Amino acid sequence: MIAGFSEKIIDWQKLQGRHDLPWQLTSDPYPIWVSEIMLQQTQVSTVIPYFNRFLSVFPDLRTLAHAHIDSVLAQWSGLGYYTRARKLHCAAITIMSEHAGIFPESSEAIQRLPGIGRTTAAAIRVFAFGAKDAILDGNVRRVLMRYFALEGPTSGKRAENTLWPLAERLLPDEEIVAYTQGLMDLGATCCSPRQPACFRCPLRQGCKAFEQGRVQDFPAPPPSRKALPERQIIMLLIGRNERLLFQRQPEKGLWGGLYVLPYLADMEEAQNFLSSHFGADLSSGRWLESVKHGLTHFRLVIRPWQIVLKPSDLFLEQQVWWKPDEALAQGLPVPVRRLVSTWVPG
DNA sequence: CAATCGTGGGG
DNA sequence: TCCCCAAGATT
Repeated sequence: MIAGFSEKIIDWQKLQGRHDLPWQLTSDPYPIWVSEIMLQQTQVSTVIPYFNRFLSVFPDLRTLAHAHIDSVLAQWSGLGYYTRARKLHCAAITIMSEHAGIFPESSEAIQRLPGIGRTTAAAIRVFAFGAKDAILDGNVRRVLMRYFALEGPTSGKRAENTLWPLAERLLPDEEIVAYTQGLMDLGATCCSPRQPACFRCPLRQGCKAFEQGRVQDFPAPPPSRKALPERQIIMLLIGRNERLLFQRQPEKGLWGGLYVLPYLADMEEAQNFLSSHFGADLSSGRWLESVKHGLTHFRLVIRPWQIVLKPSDLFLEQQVWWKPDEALAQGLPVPVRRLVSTWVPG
């Protein structure tokens, strides 16, 4: 037990922390769970509008479990990391069937649900049940590495073996909610990655990194990664009667389960696609302005090719044709959303 | 353990 | 414009 650590955080949280986030107004595990999934690798300000919309459409666990995955992904559209949405939906179904619709309380049962690891499970248990569990997200890792001047990277076996026991040892017996929320708020608003506001930090006294004047040395900066590779694709805006052709992405991989405009590696494949599906020719179309889109591990350059099918071209019933407004209500990746919203038929 | 998975905002 | 990274989990 480190003297005063948790007390300082709890006191700070009550005065300076956030108390009115939409998921803080309840101890119902369902909205807390939804928020924790949305907040994975995603900032609070980004999540808030998505959270409010999601809860208005899927107000409880039963509604979510009975929903079609397409409508879940439609609500998630734009948030990214779409596996989270599919696993959230899957977990809701599991809770209905294996837990009688009641969100489980034990750490083991919660972590068996898809999409929930140790930190997310702990956060849910703290905020919904007041459990004395330790979390270890990016914010907490940074705060602890600075406070104790821990060398080395924030992840990896050594960091895990140090940080988890440390985080558990620091837990207070009282006010676990204020402590947990305060630890995260402190990391997000005060002990930030760059230019932390040490002058107003409640942990300034006792922070080893601060006392050594080496705050910027912790956590150790990750090895600089090489420039992201660039991938180029042709995306086809195939128009027919005011509608565009869409395809559903496979579950695995980028944008899994979302609807996209057909895309291909090069113009030869694009030509093959058009001739095999419609007996149509690329040559009657035209280029639109390229769309650049950054993803985690590569840069995507989309070269959109717009074409309007003739009435005589083939028509297959099972294809997905949507007017722009219909499409924009679906689960679309952001760059596809951009292309669709600016599309002018003909 | 490294790679994968999105997107938006800040410096 | 570019780089960084955010309430991580999964394979």
